[in-house]
Amino acid sequence: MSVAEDQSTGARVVDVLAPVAVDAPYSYLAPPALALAPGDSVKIPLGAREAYGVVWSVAETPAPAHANLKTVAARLDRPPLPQTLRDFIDWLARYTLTPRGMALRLATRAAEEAAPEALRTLYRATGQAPERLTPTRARVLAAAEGGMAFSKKALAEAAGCGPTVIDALVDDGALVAMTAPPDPVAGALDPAYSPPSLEPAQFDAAKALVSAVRAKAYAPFLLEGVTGSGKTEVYFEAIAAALEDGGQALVMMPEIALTAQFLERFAARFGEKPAEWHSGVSARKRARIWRAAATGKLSVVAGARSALFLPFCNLRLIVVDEEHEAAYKQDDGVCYHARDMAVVRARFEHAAIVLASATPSIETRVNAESGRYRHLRLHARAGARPMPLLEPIDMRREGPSRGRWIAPRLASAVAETIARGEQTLLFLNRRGYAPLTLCRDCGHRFRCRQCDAWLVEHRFRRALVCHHCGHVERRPDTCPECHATDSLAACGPGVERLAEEAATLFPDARVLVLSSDFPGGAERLRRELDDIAKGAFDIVIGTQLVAKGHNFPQLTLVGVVDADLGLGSGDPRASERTFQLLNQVTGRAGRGDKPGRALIQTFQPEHPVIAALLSGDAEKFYAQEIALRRRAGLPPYGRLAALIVSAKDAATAEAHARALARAAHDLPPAPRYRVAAPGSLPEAEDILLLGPAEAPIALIRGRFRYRLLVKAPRSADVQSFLRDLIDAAPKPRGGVRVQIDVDPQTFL
DNA sequence: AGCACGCCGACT
DNA sequence: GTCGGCGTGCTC
Repeated sequence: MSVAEDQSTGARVVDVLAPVAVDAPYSYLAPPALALAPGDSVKIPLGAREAYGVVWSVAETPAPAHANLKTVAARLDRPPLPQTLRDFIDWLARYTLTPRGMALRLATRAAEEAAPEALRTLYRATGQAPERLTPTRARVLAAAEGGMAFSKKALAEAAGCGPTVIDALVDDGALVAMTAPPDPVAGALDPAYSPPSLEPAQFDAAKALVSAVRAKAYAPFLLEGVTGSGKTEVYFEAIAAALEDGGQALVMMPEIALTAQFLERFAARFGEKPAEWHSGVSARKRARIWRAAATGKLSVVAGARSALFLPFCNLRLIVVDEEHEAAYKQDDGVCYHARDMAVVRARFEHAAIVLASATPSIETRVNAESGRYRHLRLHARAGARPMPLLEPIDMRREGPSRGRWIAPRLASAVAETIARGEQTLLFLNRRGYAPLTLCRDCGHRFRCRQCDAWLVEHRFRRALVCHHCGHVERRPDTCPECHATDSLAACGPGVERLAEEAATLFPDARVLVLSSDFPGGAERLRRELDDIAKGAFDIVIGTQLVAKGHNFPQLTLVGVVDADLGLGSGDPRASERTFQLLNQVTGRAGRGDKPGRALIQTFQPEHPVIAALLSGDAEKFYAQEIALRRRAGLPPYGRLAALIVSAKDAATAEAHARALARAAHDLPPAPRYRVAAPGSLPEAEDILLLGPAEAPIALIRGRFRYRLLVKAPRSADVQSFLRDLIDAAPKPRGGVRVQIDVDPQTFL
């Protein structure tokens, strides 16, 4: 074929990535008139349907005429996906062993529905009198007085009439319709609206962040400050710096923490609220935010982890608030840790990133100590508010009588607190009435049929509930094994049972129980939290739900009912989680400049985690935990990942999990891999695959999932091992899915 | 035979 | 992710 023929068609080959489960962009022909560039959104034929897609690359040379390719159907009116975001998507897909299309989907879900923004029609008075002037028409014209333009809805509401009256007045020439740009999706933010007065420590930290934002380069920070030390004001200054430069900022928070309180504080500082991004925001609104982020009409987004995939065109700062929170981990669909991916995104964007926490994760602390992150610290509470006083209650020596869980010393502290008109929080991280029910006659223990965990009694609902998979059954009156009556005994406490005990001990106190299965949903929960803040309750009994978010000004006493809970779970992060949680909970005690008090019930006050907590010395905890991790080769000194095998029934999932474990055994070169004994996480230089037998099974979204833990000294080993393993194992059948849960922070 | 359902592989 | 193809098994 001749060059002339080539040029006569002029079509280019473009590679388009579709947001579906494929890894490679597909090649299409594109007519030159479309003038496609990388990042453009297009409609493409894909199989039998039309699909959304994003141009990943455009060939330099014209397409050969014989190219057997389909043609791009249309170019969509969307702002382009920035190069930095496309690079980030490629990187994330590779890191999480996810098809690239699925990674793209995270960034384009909102865009697929983002039709071009319709212009609004506004109505303005012409000054011309209508032919007929009825009282209703007069009210409309009075409302439109002064030449301002109003929407049809606003005018009709102001005049107390229907929209047809407006139309009639337009026909009569008294009103004129005009088009106007759509409402901005968020208000304009003013960095100088209300600058705070910072304490010296805050000022120094803010100064470091501000100069990093100004430098327009990748700059990661750990902002570590005890509860109440004013971290938020500090990172607000960094946001202000981004705004002054006309740049954008993203504030990420764990889903539950995205509260009205934060939005109001933000508005008090910058004059308007930021754009909100989380699962509760409507598709329409999300589409508008997506577009506004890409065109620069939006400067700050506060959102949950999925906000990380917005197409910011000038991102200068990312803040990850409460960076240690496990809610940043996404473990269905594409598995990723949003905190870590935020660091990667910041690197691609040449932006500053601030990881903020009172109790940072071990990984982040290690990165700060090694100099990868700059470590900014706020040691004291702002306004010289004192830290709470922590006291242990040794349950071996001064525990309560059998069948009770509140020790005498805690009980008298509660009584004193009530007498002073102040509030107590009793913290127990266990929902329901009792974690185990057994038959006193035959010893039968109620277990979940689906996953073997103990069934938790929920007395209020008269049910036995599996907290692993959600299975619910009625609590019977007789033993299903030996049919004895009145033989079933509840063992151990849950928050419901604690409430029962509190009601006995303090009959006049107003008691509220809060847990995630609280009846009435999120709306009622928010009301109850407000009521607590107003002092409507004397004793609040709660699970970890009460550890975060809300501020309770009357709260002066915290009782940790079982500090040991969770320390013996075998989870490699149990110590870290417990320390963070108890720190957070006890930190809630205190009012004004009066120190709060926290009583901690424990059977093992000498346990390193409990001892470190009691000493109030977080450094001690980090030092010992980091040393332990280093010795055991655990993250961040080694890599932990998990293969998640899921299916619609437990047996199928387990069968494939076992098949994978067998395949790991036979994998050449065999000596590199070892299937470890269940229930252990031994030290080793080799790659280990921990068999499925001990892995908890959970039912999530109707699918049973098994986890196989993989441990290796280096990140690359895990990735190559997993690739080999998936190739070597029999292909999953029967609706089995295999996903990889990649563990954090070994990528830098 | 005719259809509902579930599994599986292809999609440029 | 979404679709069509095809096998299984059930009903008119």
